[in-house]
Amino acid sequence: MNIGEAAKASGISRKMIRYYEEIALLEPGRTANGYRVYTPQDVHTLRFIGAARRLGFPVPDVKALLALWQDRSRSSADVKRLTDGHITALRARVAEMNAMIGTLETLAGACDGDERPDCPIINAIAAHEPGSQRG
Amino acid sequence: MNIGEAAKASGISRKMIRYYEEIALLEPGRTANGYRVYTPQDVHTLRFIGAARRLGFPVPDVKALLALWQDRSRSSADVKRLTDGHITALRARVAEMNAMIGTLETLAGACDGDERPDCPIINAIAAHEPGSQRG
DNA sequence: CGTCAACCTTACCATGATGGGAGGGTCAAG
DNA sequence: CTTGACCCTCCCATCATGGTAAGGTTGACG
Repeated sequence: MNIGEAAKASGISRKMIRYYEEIALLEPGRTANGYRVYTPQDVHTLRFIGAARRLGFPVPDVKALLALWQDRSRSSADVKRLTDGHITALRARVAEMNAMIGTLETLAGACDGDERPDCPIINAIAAHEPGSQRG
Repeated sequence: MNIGEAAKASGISRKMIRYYEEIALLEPGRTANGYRVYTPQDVHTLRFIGAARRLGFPVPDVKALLALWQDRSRSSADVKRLTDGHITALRARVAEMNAMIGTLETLAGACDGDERPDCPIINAIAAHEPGSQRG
């Protein structure tokens, strides 16, 4: 099938399918006129990529996952290690954002939100407090 | 003072100071030879920008915050509205990531992580389960 | 005054993942 | 032979940040 059909079948945009090829996540065949041709197995690979991306794996991780998926002699330990690393990274980002949310909520809670200029939010930022309030 | 000194005084890199100028967050003066010159007030602005960025405000929001900060007739309601919008965006991203983490933890918990190839994580991704129903 | 280091300038490239568009080739149907 | 829906490659933009290259300025030291 052509790229358009593969895009519909996999839920991955034509643009991204070409990008994944560029970074060697898959290598579709070509017809004589240069058109990419995709097998059902290619579509399966594309769907695998989509699923991994929806779980937040960065593309290099997806590449590793793909290699593991296609390696019948893989160790589940390798998959788990990759996953645990990703979970750790995700938790770190969530923690960062939760810290921001906490500070922001406190500040917003103290702000009257009326027509007057006095604002603890602006004041805190101007005092350079956020980000150094822990220390 | 020159850009290097302003960078040290504000904690913002030279690169980013030039970038913030490019997107019109501040406009330093110039000496006859073309060197940028920064006043203590400019450094204050730079520190304000850094503080807002550390709270996760995207640069366009920082620009708005800066305008509000410099507007003595501002309404604190405007500041609060901006902040609330940012909190909402942050919470949405955290919720997304927490959903990923939840799925990932369940999968990783079911994976033996040994030398055998059987792996619920790979299986789930290959089944296109995560993130959406099967298709 | 010459030289060298440490500044400064602009301009371009790269990131990660994605989308948009231009300009041009191909194919199937009418 | 035309039309429209495909396909191709290449370039540009995002967002915030860092890097590098090539060149100008300054200040200190000899």
